[in-house]
Amino acid sequence: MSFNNDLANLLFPHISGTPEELEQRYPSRELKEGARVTRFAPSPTGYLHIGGLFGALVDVMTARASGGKAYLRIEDTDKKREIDDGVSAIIEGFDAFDLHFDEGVTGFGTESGEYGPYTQSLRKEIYQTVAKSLVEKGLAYPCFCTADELSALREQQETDGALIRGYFGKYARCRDLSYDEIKANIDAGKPWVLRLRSDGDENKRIVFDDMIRGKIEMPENIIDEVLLKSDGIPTYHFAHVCDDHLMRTTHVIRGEEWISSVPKHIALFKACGYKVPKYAHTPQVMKIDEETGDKRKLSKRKDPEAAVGYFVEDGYPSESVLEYLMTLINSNFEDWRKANPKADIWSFPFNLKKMSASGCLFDLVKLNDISKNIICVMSAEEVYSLCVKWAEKYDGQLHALLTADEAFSKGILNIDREVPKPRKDIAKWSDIKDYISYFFDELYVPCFDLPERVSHEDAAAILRAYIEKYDDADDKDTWFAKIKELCEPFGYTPNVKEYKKNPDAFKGHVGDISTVIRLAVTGRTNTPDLYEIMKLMGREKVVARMKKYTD
RNA sequence: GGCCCGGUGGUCAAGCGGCUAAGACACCGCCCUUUCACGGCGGUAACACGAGUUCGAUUCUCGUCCGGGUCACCA
Repeated sequence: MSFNNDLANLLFPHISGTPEELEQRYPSRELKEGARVTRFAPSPTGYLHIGGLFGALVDVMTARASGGKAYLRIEDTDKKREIDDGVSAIIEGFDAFDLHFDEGVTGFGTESGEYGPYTQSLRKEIYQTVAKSLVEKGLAYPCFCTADELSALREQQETDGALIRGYFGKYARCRDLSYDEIKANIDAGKPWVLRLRSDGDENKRIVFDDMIRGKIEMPENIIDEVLLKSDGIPTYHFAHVCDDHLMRTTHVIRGEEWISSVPKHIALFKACGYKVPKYAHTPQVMKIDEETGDKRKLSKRKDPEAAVGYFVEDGYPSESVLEYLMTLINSNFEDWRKANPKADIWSFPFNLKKMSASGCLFDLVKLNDISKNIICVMSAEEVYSLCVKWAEKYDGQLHALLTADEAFSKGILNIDREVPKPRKDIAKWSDIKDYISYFFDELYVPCFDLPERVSHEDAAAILRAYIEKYDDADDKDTWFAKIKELCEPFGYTPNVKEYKKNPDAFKGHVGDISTVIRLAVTGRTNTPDLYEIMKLMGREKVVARMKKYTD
């Protein structure tokens, strides 16, 4: 008994707090029955990953749908991998998608909430308080093994053919050091880590219920896992247990790469006397590798679209990305959206159990489709302001074009918009430059690829005749009537049905005539309503463009 | 290698012992249409494989194969 206490004081002379005090400082949350508390806990090692957004969405959705709380915790216990503005990168990533947590870290050095600090490097004393109590209970001990000794041990296990690898049993050389040996090591200034004194039995199995995968059964943990590194900072495992208990997390939602350490975590929760939270291990977001054709995890290094910034740079509206992610996250989201086209995404009745357990491919084509659907119901005003905001940062030329004549730009964006069946040409703001380019002489590119049924001579003649007739004051019916009048003199028919019935009797139909005009005016065969386009451009520009073809 | 997770059309996916195996995206065709779109209608296309349990397996069990994860003083 006194061995444990003496050891605890030797190891943690400066720690005077107790776990009981921590319990009082971080009391149970007063939330309604069934409310779930979740957390997103990234390491500040780089930009926000699309998988991170995915996970955070699950966290926030889970909390919202249950009337609970989702918080953001920064896991900065590895200073080697940390980058300087890591926290800002994460916060900015979430801001770009309007994803907000109820509490936790809100920026570099700022946070809100009653369960902080929410940055692990600021919680050293908390971890050590718990650690000390573990030593007092004989459940943890210092280990003085060096990195070399540890790798020698690994090699030994390799040659032994040991089925279980790690620091345990007979391999755990520091497990039963005497007080005097430990004291001598410490006095000698030898670095040490704190290890769990595992009481696990390799022949026993533990079962836990994963919210997404159901029952998972695994061998009990027997490894004397490192709790505190030699700098006194906890490992992920120990920090997870202390933090999620003290922050009163009810549901630990994290990537599936953590499944295999659950036995370790359960052992730790029990050692600390804490209730084990519910676990939900999410599937990974994958992609098809262009070189091998195989499905693989999206990689931060190899895939630009792994970074959340890729989507903001490309100009996807934030809700498009969120909406797409939701289709991956919850199988019935699309049905819900169909039934509730205007509902706020956060009112979706999210259910963890409806989540697929298998990894999914990120499908840009589908994202585009969803995004087009979202943008096509926006007002011209909205599209304009969102696009201008985007262009200001990412496309100076587009920005200049758009803002030079605001009314003109909005007019362009309003064609075939705010109507019952709007066009779906735009998936992202970066599409807009091309979409509007022909309105501007500096971007307009003439195209002389005439429709198959129209010869160059005919095209020139048609346009010459049309220039004579064209009056920009015409209403749409008159405008179209004039195009139809052009048909017969040139051997075309104004009636498409007639043409289809008897294609040999005509050179073509009114569609061909329209195409010639469209091509001359815009340089392309695919545009929104031509009447509106010509009206916006004005007679002068329209005629000038057509004249390029009449020579 | 040990342990673990996953495997329904090209993609995302419903399904939870009995169905002609939903739906969405993509693709193809038709219709609508002055073009392109939009929209409508229709089509191609799937339960990895092998045993078992069962009257009956996509659904349950086992094995095989394939993909993934994990075995650090990284998270």
